[in-house]
Amino acid sequence: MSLRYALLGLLADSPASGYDLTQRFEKQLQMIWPAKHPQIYGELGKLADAGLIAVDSEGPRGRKVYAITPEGLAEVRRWLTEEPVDHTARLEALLRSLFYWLMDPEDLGEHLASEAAFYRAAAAGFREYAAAKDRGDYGDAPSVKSMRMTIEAGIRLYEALADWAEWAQTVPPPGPAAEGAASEGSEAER
Amino acid sequence: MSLRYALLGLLADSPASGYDLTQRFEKQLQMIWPAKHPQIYGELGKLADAGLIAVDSEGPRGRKVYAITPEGLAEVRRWLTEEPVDHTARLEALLRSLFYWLMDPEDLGEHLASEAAFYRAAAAGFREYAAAKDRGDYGDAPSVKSMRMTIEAGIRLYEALADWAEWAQTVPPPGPAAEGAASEGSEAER
DNA sequence: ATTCGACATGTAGTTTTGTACACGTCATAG
DNA sequence: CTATGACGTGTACAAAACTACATGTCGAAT
Repeated sequence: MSLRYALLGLLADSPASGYDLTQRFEKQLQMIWPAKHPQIYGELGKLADAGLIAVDSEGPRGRKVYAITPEGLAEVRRWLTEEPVDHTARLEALLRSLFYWLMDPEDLGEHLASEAAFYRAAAAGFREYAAAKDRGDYGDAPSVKSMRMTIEAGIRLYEALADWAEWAQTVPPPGPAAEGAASEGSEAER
Repeated sequence: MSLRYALLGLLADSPASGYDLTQRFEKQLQMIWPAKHPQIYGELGKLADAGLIAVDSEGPRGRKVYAITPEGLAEVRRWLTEEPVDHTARLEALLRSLFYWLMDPEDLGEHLASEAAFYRAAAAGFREYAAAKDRGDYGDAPSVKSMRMTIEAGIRLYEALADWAEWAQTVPPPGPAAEGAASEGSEAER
């Protein structure tokens, strides 16, 4: 359901085509809310049917630029203030960490190092983006300020994860060598 | 696809029924990988058909306790070492933050305060859990040590988010009152 | 005795998300 | 002039995930 509001929110800033929006999802949003073009085009159609957005102009290759309607703007605002935040996250990386005990300590060490590097690099990317915004490269429209906040969250989140992955590497592996598997002589070995 | 491995990983630790697993997802995993019972029962069926798990024993109310097979154990391990980590996250809270500029500054202040409180409380919950583990309340099996690492990630993640929400409250709202809406005189107002 | 709540598993139907396929346009570099 | 790559929109199909419904058992308290 959130894609609907994501689209509405983006269109509240400025009109855009399905293609434009797809680019934004790929380049800027994939870290917090991934979406592929078939879903985007589909949702734009529904939004238009519902009168929350409307075709603003048509361009060259069948390009259709959508603009938000007053009803659509009211609807995003309603969402922002009235709908409770869904706090469920889906983090495969953390799910995996539950099962680290099944890994060979050496493999785990490598894994954690590459995870740390990944998160650190992601944080650096966000940081750069933030610096550009702070330099004023993108102007100082309200929507730019909001994005700066989102980026700040990204920086903090990925730094936290990087710190965690580094900390995890310092946790000593099981002392008596890398023993077998699921709880010694378990049901799996029958 | 990850649910499959989540189940396999949990069963690698100890045999369990669909009901048991559902409880674990509700109580411990909903923050990092939510799953409801229909999905779990369905996946258990497929896993059993594939020979990765097997019914270990049957209990009172049609209860079926599954245990992982050697093939299943090999499969989780393969996943852990060979499959690349999917780093995409889906965080509605951050998606919303992109659109904060559409909110009334007062509503936003309230929102951020409640977000901060939520994250702080979540972090505290994880911290408590971690303390219990460190006290040895859950023994010191390898799987418990892994879970301790996951919890550590939870603590760091939610503290980071709480810090962010507090920081965001200090960012000054647009100076010249709370003006209109989408970029002055925008397309939406036509 | 009976009722209530936890235990326990499943199906049906829908929504959401993703992959693959399919088609056509415009600009530009060779 | 023609091939390539970015532009641009869409459909078909499959997989994943959620809601609601359906059914029945067992233990404990009233």
